[in-house]
Amino acid sequence: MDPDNKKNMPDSEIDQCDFICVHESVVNQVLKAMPREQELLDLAEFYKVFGDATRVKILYVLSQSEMCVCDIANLLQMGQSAISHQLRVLKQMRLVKFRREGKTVFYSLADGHIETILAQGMEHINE
Amino acid sequence: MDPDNKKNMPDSEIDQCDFICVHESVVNQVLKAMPREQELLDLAEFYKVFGDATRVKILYVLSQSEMCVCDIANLLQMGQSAISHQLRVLKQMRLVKFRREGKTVFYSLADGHIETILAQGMEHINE
DNA sequence: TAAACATATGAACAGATATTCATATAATAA
DNA sequence: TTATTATATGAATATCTGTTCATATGTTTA
Repeated sequence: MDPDNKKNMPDSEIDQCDFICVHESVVNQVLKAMPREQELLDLAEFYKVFGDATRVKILYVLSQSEMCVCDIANLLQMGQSAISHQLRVLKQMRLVKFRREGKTVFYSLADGHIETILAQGMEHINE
Repeated sequence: MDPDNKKNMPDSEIDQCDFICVHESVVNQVLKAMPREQELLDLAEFYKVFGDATRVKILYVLSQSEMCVCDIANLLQMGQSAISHQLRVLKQMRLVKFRREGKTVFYSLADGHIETILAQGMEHINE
């Protein structure tokens, strides 16, 4: 039976590409080894946080020292509100933690792992 | 002289947060250690590519086997055009390479480094 | 040559996202 | 208490981004 002949295939297997060019054995093998859908969605969400210049800069400055919102805003020359919104994103993804001291809130990296990830990315773009 | 008194500061140092809460010594120190602006922009662009579920899935399937566009489309149950567009993004960021064999174009990961990055991300979201 | 096929690509559209503005909340000082 | 200050947040807006659709390109086969 010719796997490249769609006339012989049940409707359920007809799809986007009309299955004409599909290399079945490879596809089936890879399908089995794929992580769960949710895991892949989470992974993309995770990297999406790093995929913004403002957030990357925040992570970088926090990798050097804990810092309050206003310090970060001044360092990056951006509005306090913008920074605060982004810190919320970073907080939700558990990339930063914070402590309150009077009126001031000090943010810092949640763990050292994050610097490793930044370094790994830097390594790749400088190759 | 009180660094927190903006009345004594030149206009050039007045900014978003009115410099009232800035911890100068920390800020200045961090400023020196910051990577160049362009490097940070590039880093964000790099991670942005990983920050999309479709692209992450493509990278994952390619980590298992080289594959043609149509195979990928079928595996992910998406249109050929969508996959082709995303492969272009991955190609531009040098995350995938390709070879032509007749009408078919086979894509594969540009280097092993990419699997490391995916694994690192997976590690972090499963902690 | 013409037909079939795999892939690429431009345009359009819908949905997501980052910043700004105005304002709310929380803590301190007067 | 009121005023001041640091931060947080909802709404609005402008921009960006991913998919679809239609079609173009490049290759093979008849």
